[in-house]
Amino acid sequence: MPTAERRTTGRPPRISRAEIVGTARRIVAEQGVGKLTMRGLAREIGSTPMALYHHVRDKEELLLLLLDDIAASAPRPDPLPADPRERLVTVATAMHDLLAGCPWIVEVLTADDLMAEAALWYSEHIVDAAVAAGLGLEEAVDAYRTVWYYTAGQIITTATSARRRAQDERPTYRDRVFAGIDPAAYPRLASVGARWTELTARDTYAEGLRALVRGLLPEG
Amino acid sequence: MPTAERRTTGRPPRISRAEIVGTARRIVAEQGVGKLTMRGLAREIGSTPMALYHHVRDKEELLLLLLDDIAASAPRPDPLPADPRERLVTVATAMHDLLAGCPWIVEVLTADDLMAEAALWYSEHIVDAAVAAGLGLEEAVDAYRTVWYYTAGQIITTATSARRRAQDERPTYRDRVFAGIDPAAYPRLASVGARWTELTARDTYAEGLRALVRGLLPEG
DNA sequence: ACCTGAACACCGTTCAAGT
DNA sequence: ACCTGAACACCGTTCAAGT
Repeated sequence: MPTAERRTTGRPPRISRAEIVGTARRIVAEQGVGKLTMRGLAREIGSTPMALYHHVRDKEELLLLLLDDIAASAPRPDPLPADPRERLVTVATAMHDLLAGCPWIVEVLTADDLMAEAALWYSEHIVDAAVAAGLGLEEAVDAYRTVWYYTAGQIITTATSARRRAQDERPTYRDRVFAGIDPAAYPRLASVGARWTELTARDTYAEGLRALVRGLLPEG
Repeated sequence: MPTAERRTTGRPPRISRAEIVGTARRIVAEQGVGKLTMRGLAREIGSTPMALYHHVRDKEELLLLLLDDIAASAPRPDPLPADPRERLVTVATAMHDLLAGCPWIVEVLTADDLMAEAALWYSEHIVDAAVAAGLGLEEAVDAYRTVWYYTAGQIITTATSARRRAQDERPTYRDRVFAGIDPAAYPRLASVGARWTELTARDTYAEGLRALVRGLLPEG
């Protein structure tokens, strides 16, 4: 790895990978991923867009480095509960909390199942808890994926909802649709009516997770 | 609604909302949402970008119209199973299949919980099945959301994975991370090893959904 | 080895004007 | 009422050159 070696020739670097990642992290925290552009980042650092490409392959690699940085600095529950079901719930909740603070990670990196090095901790302990609860290794991997899907979907849905609620004054498309529901065609939705928005604004991650664990792991 | 009225004055329209949505749908089907641009769409129709803005407020509204169009033309399982659990599984699977064909919908519209008019059918029947299985109305809405999170997460994760597998030759970041796992730190993941990629490539939506239903709905 | 300026090939959207 | 051309304010990335 060249960045770890001591360079003996050539021009001394003016900016570093660490500085790039650190500044990117600050921008994302302050203004959201949408505002993270190579041009803006370079401006912030006091350099040019092209200088960045000398330290980072492309924007995607930068986001991956960012994920690793964030996951590495996130607090991890310790000690973990001895009971496997409780352990799974605790670790999944920690993963959820980490992601809730930076939902863009899910949008950007779903393909890698949160597989940055620093994020392996979560996968390891969820798979381990599933095995401890009596599942085979392959079943445990499937259980992990199910928990991941649920978590990713929750993060992405509530993040987008919150963003819209915050910036948009006009009623959402959903509100308009709900206002015009035909009770004959959709009786259940009509009976929920205006309460839908209020009901779906609550955070029910924990309850859903427990239901998932009940269905996924054999009875203790 | 102005589009339904018969116009008696002014210049006759050369392009229509229906033509815009239809062409957009074809572009998305053939080349993916990433290739759907207002400029490209106008070119395809043989018009100018600005003509589109006369029929559609902005790109987001266009995507919403597209979702409605697609949901309206999707096949719906009929008749539905009488057993509530089976009914929930059947409807959720139909929703999943619809989305699997156009994963961009999830990425774009998660905030509205698939709340286009034509998509209400799925919500209605999932909530109804949950009530029929013994849940209260509010609990049933929560159950619907849990199923939605799981479904959205599955679609988004596998869609992105598939896209990368298709276009990218070099090993994924995940593969590189897995190759360097420390068995002392992460014994479970190390013992899964190279099988991870193979295991996570399988479609386990159905199994996960059944586990979710087991945990969500009271025993029959 | 590291950084720069200029350019390429794009975006969504607004403005002012034409028919 | 509907459409147009030109422009604004951006993107990520490549290329060729400078130090």
